[in-house]
Amino acid sequence: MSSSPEQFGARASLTRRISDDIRRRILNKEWHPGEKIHSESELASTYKVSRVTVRTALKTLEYQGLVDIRHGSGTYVNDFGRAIPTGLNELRSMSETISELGYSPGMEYKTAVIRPANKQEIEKLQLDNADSVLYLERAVLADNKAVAYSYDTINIASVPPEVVEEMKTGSVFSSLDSINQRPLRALAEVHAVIDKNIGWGDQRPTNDLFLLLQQIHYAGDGEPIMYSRTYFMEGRFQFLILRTR
Amino acid sequence: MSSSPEQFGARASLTRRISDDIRRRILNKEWHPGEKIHSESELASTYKVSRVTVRTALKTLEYQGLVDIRHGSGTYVNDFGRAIPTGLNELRSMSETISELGYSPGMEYKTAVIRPANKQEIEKLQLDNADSVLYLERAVLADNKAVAYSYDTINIASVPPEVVEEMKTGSVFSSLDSINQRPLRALAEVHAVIDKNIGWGDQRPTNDLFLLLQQIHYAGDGEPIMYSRTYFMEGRFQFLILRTR
DNA sequence: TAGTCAATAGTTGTCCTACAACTATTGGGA
DNA sequence: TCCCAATAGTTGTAGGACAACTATTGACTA
Repeated sequence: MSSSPEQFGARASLTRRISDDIRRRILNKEWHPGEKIHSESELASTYKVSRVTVRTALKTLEYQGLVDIRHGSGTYVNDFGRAIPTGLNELRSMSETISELGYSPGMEYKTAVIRPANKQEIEKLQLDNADSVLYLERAVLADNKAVAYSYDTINIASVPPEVVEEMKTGSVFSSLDSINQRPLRALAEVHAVIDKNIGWGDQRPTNDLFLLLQQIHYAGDGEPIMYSRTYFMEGRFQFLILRTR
Repeated sequence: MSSSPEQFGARASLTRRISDDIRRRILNKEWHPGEKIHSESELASTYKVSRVTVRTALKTLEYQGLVDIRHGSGTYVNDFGRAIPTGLNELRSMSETISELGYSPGMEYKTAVIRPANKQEIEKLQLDNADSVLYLERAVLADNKAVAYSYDTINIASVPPEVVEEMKTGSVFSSLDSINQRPLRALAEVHAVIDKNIGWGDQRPTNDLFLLLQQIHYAGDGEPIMYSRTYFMEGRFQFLILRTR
């Protein structure tokens, strides 16, 4: 079951695997919006797990907005269609997000250097004074068209040199993943900006208007591992947030 | 326990009440960031509920990013400090959000009319052709300073006339709450815009730059009940998104 | 015939007990 | 001093039971 983005090399928790699978079935339209899905007991017996596990999995999906659990009645598929899986609440790499949207992702590297951290980076990443960081400037491509410019700073204090090299050309997320440092949470700040100094190339918008997503990524142990500013060109990318409760 | 925003008139579920209370204790710094909170069994016995209930409550807090549950080890308070409760993921009215940020909220009404829905509103709110809606244009104030301009359209098909009148001057959210139609989910789209026609008064930004939050609010039964566009003046409001998993 | 409402079956919410899986600490031995 | 097995504490999953709630059914009433 599932070729979905799994935790890391091997096995996620049972609950996680089941929630991933039910999610997949919903997105595959096995049940349509508004429809009632199988009962918890039914799911428990088909997956051969306890009802507790199914419940926890469903709670996850409820929190993600995919389903609505109604006491005494059942669990119903929500009505947001394809909007959810492209939402900003779920932490994925830009490439992952773009490919889920149906485009072919790409990155164009402008800068990839190891250099001492500057003041802002020291603060955001809680670094010691003279630590070195990996600094990247890239254009984010969807179907070979630039949709955003990304300026990323990665804390490489506990990253082996060969993995750092890998990050200079490949996916930062999967490199971090390979050393069990995948970001599990990010705190993002959103701004509208007009800035003549952002971006490059002939696809850059002439009105200098961008939507800035400024993020700090945290690893499982709570350590900040990446500080990134992504400048989206207005209109080339749909920015969705699911708000709940 | 809790004077926190409760469901509606009466009682929420046991799990909800307990998650609200633990949340309150965390925000009150009963445990500090990084610290381990009481074990599930311990919490269960102090609240006099089963461990299952406590677990479910803690899971909620984990989804919200407040705590980190580690298998075999314990549950730890996360490090995001005051950022979380002001996040965009949680659905509250602007007034609620502003007052949680420590400012005194306010609204300045420019328009409050009942009129036929236009094409866009019919689409967004899934209305019938000739339905009437309540349309509001308001400035959102924090400490008497305008931070955003809000253009809201409310589906009043199933709202009693006296409640509609109430909405023309008071909080839309609490009016909807009083008739058990509080929005439980919203799908928000974010844009950076430059627009000379947005806003009014002498506090309006001279560069015409706004961060637009365009939302559709859904009631518990999945019906869209409000379509709102809120134009934030860049720099006057911090826009936070918590991304997880 | 239409409407009311009690009975009922189905579903989620909570409880209890037990054990598996994992983590962090401790202390003995090399 | 280092290694590592034992151990106590904690979260994850299991299974069975009942409470609380919802939606439907069907008998009864007007």
